Amino acid sequence: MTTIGIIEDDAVIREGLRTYLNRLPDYRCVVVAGSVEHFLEAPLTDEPVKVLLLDIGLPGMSGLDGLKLLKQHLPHAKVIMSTGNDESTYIFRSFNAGANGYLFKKNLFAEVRNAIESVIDGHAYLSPIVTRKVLDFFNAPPTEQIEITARERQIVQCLVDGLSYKLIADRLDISLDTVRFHLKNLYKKLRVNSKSEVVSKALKSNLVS
Amino acid sequence: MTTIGIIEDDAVIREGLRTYLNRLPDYRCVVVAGSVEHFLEAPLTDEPVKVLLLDIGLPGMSGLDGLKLLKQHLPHAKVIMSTGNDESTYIFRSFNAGANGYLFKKNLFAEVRNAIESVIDGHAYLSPIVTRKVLDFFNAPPTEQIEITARERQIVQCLVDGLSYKLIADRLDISLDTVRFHLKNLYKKLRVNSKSEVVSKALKSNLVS
DNA sequence: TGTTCTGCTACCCAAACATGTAGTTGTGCG
DNA sequence: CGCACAACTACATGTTTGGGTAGCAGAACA
Repeated sequence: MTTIGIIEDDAVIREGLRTYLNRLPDYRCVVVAGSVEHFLEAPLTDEPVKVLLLDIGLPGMSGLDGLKLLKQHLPHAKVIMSTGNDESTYIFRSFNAGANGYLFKKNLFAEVRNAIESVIDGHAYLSPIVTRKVLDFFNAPPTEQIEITARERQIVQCLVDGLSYKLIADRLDISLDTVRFHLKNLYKKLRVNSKSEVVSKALKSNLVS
Repeated sequence: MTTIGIIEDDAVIREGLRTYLNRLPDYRCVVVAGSVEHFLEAPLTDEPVKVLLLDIGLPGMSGLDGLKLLKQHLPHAKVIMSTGNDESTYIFRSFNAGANGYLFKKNLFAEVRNAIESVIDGHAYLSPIVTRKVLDFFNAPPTEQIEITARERQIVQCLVDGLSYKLIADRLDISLDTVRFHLKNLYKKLRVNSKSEVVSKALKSNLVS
């Protein structure tokens, strides 16, 4: 028996999901709430929630903020986020907070069963649109082509690691002035004029990790 | 008609794929090669390849290196990478290079059709294990919780934007000393001691964008 | 009503940095 | 060979920064 929890403020969707899932064999919705707060107040059932469907746009505490809290109460539950919004920021923050899946409401009923089965199996489930976003995240930078030499890349990496000129000189076993020299060149190439800007630009452009 | 290209050095898998796909209605393998080099030498067909199945572990040029090259020759083709290896580094580098999907060989025949249909529809397709890796990537950093005030976040954003103390003071309309004051607090919270490290840490921790 | 916290201002000093100019190697290329 | 170029060294100057200490005002909270 797969026990489901639902937190969703839209009553139509909430009850629709409950009805739909309860009709499936081996599925039971054991806790259904309109907000994170209500969910946490709900009396504990004998059956712990195995899969939690969590809306992001909720009254009171957002699903995103609630996720970490809920994870503490239900450490073994898999959590599938749902939202009508496709803003990447929500997606990545959900992953960061430990979500196991991500669905869009427009595909909710079509995909929810697959999603539940995936996360129960220990996999993750992402709506195709989300997968697209994730790939875009990696692929995204229509990066202004910046050509830097291997040596310069080393220098940049040192900066990103937070080293001072002196420490860079030590690590790369070159003189302080040489470090300065490379930095000067980097500043020209990146069209910046401070260490911090190099770090910022390098990280944003995936020049280094 | 969905035209397929296959680059795969293992003859058994290669021919198995070709046979399997050619038997499906509306699918035709128009170019099949054992390496990137051979693929590029193959005579052009009337039908451009719409979907390319690209092995990563190839003799000669690796699929990873070949991907960018192939994208130039087949700018409109969708590329699905396949590998027996689940090293995350390959996965993310594939995405970076513009792959549209990622399959494991152990699931190749079970998933290849779904994968092709997904990428044709403009979606992405990831093997469940890959999705897991991707989520882990975001979730991984058991992120040391860093609490900074709204004001401090503004300061950090300014640093990331490459401003000097003086310019930060101007932008936020506070005194130079106040900027210094906030920076000192940030250094303590982030346990660093330079502007660059703040920028680096902030970007890596998604404190700001 | 007093404590605590955030945000703010101020001053000082040594270290680190930004920027210029000027020159020496060693490698690869036509 | 001679040139270009990456990598490197050196010196000089003024600016920015990191780190310390010290104090004030308003909001929040008990």
